[in-house]
Amino acid sequence: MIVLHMDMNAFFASVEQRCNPALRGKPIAVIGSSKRTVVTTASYEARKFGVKTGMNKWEAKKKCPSLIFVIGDNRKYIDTSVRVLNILKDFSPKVEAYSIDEAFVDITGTDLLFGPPEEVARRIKERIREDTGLTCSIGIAPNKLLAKLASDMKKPDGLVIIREEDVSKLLNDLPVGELWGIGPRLTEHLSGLNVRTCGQLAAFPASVLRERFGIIGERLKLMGQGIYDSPIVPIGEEEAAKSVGHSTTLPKDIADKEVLKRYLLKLSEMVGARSRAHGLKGRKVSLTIRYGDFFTFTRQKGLEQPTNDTRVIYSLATDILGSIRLRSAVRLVGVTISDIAGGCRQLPLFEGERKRERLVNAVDLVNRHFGDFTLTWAALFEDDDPGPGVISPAWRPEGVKRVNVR
DNA sequence: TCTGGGGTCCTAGGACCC
DNA sequence: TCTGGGGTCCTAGGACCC
Repeated sequence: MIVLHMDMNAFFASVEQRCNPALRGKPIAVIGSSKRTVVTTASYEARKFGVKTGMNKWEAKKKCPSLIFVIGDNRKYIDTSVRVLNILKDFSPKVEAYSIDEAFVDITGTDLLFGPPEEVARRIKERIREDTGLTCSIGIAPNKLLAKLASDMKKPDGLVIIREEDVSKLLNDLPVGELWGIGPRLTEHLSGLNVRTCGQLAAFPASVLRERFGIIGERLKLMGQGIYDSPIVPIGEEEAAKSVGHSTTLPKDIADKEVLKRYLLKLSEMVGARSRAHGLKGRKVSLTIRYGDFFTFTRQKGLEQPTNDTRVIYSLATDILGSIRLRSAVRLVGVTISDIAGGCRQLPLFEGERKRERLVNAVDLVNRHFGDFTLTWAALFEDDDPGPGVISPAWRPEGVKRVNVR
């Protein structure tokens, strides 16, 4: 198998710089519109100063006093993402939309049409640059793990190929935390076992890994060897979502349950509307609470019949809230439905409304893992002070209607 | 004017059953 | 006057990802 991984460079920031020439070459940070927002993407100019994703505005400005904040516009990113995916589809039918700015492409056997892998990559980069004005990094390797590693090795505008015969040499001294799926906690635990590089991981006794890390442990050793067999899931063949949720960080911490309920109503409606649009119903409703000190927990309640009815979701969410003795003011609330009825996905609402249908598909497409662009949804109810009974639609899709998904 | 939002998968521990 | 012991279902939390 030959896997190509494409990663758009500083995606949101680059889109903004392309749209507004005044921002080009400048340190910018794309943020949300809500009060307690963070940096979603920093331009390369801003990264030089140490501005990173996840920083709050205050912190970012301290790192880079000349930093320009730009409130993100998700329609632009979705539109651009769909265009990039369509380019990739010209090179292979097997394109996995991993996130809004990343995709895997199975280019096994495409050499007769497009030449060797590096030629395919070169042509893809050229097409993306022509069509969107943006650069991306591409990695090519025998599997998704290594392709992702390769695309990470040169940014921006990189092209790295990892060949089968170079794998062990490349991985030998690579820190385990560089691998996709090995985060800070696993890195720490492995370090406790004196395992710091992929080479050490590859040589470590499988039985110990299995004992210490469970099912993950079995895969770890293989990952250290560069072995990884998870398949590319082409667009349209993804499984239905297993949960649908929305959460929001409140403009300020709130202890009053009646005020919190108004947020729950909006969140419930957002969850309900989106579930209905996708034809999904869940048998469980969970409430997430985060206190001012960031202690976060969830409580859930089950249902006899799966639902996507706003009133039912809201009713359960408030029941749960009623059963909690709040120890301090709340920073974040969230509502999620899960245990989604498998196999009996209904036809979506809005059937017959072709545009709407296409839109939902388009969003689904790039939204496989949902992700960053829900900032807009949160922003929608940020601006109007939550009044009782005011239900706003989860999303108004004006402007994306012309997106053509092949 | 400190720290967003949306997902997936795995596991520990308790309830309950035979 | 201690102790079974599987199996399943459920809840909550944690690690990881973009």
